[in-house]
Amino acid sequence: MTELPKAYEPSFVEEKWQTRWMSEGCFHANPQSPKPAYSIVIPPPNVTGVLHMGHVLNNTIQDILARRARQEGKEVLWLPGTDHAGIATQARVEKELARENPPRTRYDLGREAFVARVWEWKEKHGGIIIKQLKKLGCSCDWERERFTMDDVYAPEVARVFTELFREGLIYRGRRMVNWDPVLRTALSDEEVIMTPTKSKLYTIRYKLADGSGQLLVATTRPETIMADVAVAVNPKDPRFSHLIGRTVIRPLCEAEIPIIADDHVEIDFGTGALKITPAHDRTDFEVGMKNNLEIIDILTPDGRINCPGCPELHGMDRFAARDKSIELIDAKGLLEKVEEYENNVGISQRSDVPIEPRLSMQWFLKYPCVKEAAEAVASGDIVFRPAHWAKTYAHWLEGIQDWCISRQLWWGHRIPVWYRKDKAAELRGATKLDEADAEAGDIYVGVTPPADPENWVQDEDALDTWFSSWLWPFSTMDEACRAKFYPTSDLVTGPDIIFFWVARMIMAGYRFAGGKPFSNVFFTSIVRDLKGRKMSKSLGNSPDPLDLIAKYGADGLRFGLMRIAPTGTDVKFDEKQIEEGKNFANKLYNAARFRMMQGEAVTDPAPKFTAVHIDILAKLKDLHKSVADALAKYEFNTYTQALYSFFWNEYCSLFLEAVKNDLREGSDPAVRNATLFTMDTVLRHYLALLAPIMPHITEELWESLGFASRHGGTPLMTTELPCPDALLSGLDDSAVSKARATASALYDAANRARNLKAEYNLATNRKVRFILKPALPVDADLATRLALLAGSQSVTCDAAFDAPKGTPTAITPLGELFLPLEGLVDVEAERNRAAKELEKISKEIAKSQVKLSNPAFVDRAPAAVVDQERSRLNDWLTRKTQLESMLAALS
RNA sequence: GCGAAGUUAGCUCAGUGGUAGAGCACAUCCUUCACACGGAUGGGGUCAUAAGUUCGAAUCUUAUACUUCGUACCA
Repeated sequence: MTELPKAYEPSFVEEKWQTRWMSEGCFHANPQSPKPAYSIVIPPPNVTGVLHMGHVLNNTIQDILARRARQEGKEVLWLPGTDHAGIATQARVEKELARENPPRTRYDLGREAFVARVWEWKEKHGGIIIKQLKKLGCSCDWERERFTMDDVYAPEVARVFTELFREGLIYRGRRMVNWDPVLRTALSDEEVIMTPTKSKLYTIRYKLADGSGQLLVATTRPETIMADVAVAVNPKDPRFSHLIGRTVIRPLCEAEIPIIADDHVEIDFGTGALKITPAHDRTDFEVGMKNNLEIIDILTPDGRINCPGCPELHGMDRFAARDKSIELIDAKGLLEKVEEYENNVGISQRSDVPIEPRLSMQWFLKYPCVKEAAEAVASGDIVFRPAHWAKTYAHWLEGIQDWCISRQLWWGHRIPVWYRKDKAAELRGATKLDEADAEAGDIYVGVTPPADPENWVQDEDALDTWFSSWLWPFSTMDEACRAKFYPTSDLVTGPDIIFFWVARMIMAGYRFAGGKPFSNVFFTSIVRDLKGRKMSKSLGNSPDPLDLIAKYGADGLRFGLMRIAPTGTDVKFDEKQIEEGKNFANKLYNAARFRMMQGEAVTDPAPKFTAVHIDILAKLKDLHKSVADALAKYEFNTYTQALYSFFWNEYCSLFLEAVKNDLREGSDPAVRNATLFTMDTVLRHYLALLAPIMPHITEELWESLGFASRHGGTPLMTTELPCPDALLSGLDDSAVSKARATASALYDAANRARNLKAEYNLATNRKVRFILKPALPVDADLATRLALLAGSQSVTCDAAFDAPKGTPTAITPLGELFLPLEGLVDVEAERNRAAKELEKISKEIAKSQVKLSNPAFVDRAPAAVVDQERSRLNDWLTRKTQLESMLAALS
């Protein structure tokens, strides 16, 4: 036993327990269980993903909740899985193809072969993140792992599409969408990030067609001039009212275009005249529709100019064309001026390039159950934590727009719509398709292909990935599971996907699963680096959690991260904090090792509990409560901090130091028994309280301390939480508080004794003798413990002690403590020291006296506060007298 | 523009009206038989700024500054 290594080595232990938990089915949820249900669905990570700090934070929290729920006697389902992540996964495989020799594109392979290739890639590399989650110790029911495109899940997506289509909520239409020219697909509004960008504002002269003058127009996008179909001015703008209805010459790809009036134009901005380009700008499109203007599209799907009428620009990339078009205009003498300008540009979240507003045929969804979703959060039926996210959520729902759900991708759920072969071309070009066309027999919408597939062609597009993930809380469950575990209890996720995922799941829950998908949503902090930047691969500021696990252990990583994870704000990641987690694991291991060295506890003779024993058991009971409170409020850092300070400060630094003598040879066997018994009790309860956050080491120590065998050999993770009520059951409250007061006085006195030693520059290991003039009854046991804690040879109680002149003294709750130091005290230095302290203390006394002589304070402040102030003043006055007599003796 | 969150020790963060806290870092001391991934002691904060409410404000109110996030947009 004593040959256990001095330092805790996590890697072996962690792997051992992960294997054992799984082989014993500890994570498996039983829908038939009579126990109350607790359930959580994992936010499915991208199947292409690798674990990052955000995942660690997120999943550690979920694991704490799940493990604690098991200890509380609940049947727990933590349902894992991965997301097919359409764009990310497709891009990954396309990149692989591009690296081949010769390089290939998906078009070279064709749709079927390409999709097969992605599946192949997924089988080979897709499981990485799942393996990583297992290394972190996540107690998911791995037998129920789902994938958003597996055989069970995919038909659900098609079924939901079909149902919403029949209901008229899904339609195909020609609309302005966000177009990503690199990925060549439409994106939803949520996938576009408006980014302030430095650009240039060009002012260009548009000549009046009749040659009578010119109109100045300001634009940031001169490359789209060829698609201008009008110039608009505000109808209330007196500068231009005479021009309305006349025409100007479009400066590139010259043609006559009208000057129109539209109140969308701001009089004060730019020149007050706005070029109207309906094909390439959202608001221009609306102005165009209102005024029945033509739509001229001069961009290709990959963002190049498509305008044979302007050969200098035709075929050119959109950004190159911007510069070139200005050159052309300048050459024509039509460039008035160029200004530096900062505007907001929509950037694709996926490919990081500016998106193009583009008119195209896409599938849209009018969201179902918006009202129910808004109401659920507003009424508190679904609770958001931190609460302020409810406002963001409500705001989004108020301004909600139809969701563009089609993507021009191959990897994903293909849209379950088929067109009649003989009318396919016509149908695809139609500006609107809905349930009426299905009824007419022109299109077929269903979960399975039509019975006569040779007569139909399927829609080419795939669905937005989120259109499958929004079904995650229920489509992952079979009927039995749903009956037991839906709605789920908690959802733990990042606030960055509140719209993408959380809001949509709530709507889907009401529409398809008969009610809310979860009762609580906990939004985690976003993990940033020390400079406050988001962690990302490109910045290289994102540590690999597996490296951290190798260095500090999964338990250390979990504990360290939870200790700094605040609620409601971002967390700045500092590896030092993770090191703390590891150090803590080591401390725990050594405290357990210390216990193991002492051998079995015996109950004969009956244990003799002293104040320090009762004190630590009472603190343990308090810890039960603070842990329960913190978890009930989802305050994970409070939870972690309470566990940390109890163990390190209260148990190790105070209690263990105070009882060490009890374990040495020649000690009273009854006291020794009390100490061993107390250590066992504390460790047994404490390991259980700590287990949710540090599951591996607690499980290991639970076994090696022999607690497992006492519980029928079951692992800690499936053992119910020990009941705090059993602690101190034989004692009444007043006996407990008396013991606590004594222990607290002892620890306080020990501190002051150590202070004295340090003040007189006595080395820590120097054995000194203290003399105590007791103010309370101090028995031999207490005096011995004080001596031990103070690092001294002895503390002698002597009520009649007459201190020699200048003896260093401290006032403690147990009485006056003297440190006789014959020949060691420098009288001069001692006088200076005392004078300095006297000065300091006099200031405090003056302050306190002013406060206490203020009638407003004495009358209005609570009595306890006033009493406290008075007793503080008394202590100072006593010390003052002492110092004064010391000074008198020294001079 | 609008909205939200934040600003406390060198660093990372606690602290919701009653003597400013923890861990790390720093300084000095200690390898004493659980732990040097440890122990002991110490230095270090006008709690962003300003005004107000109060006997008393890090805490409540208002304004300002800065940081981060969300959202809306004017070419």
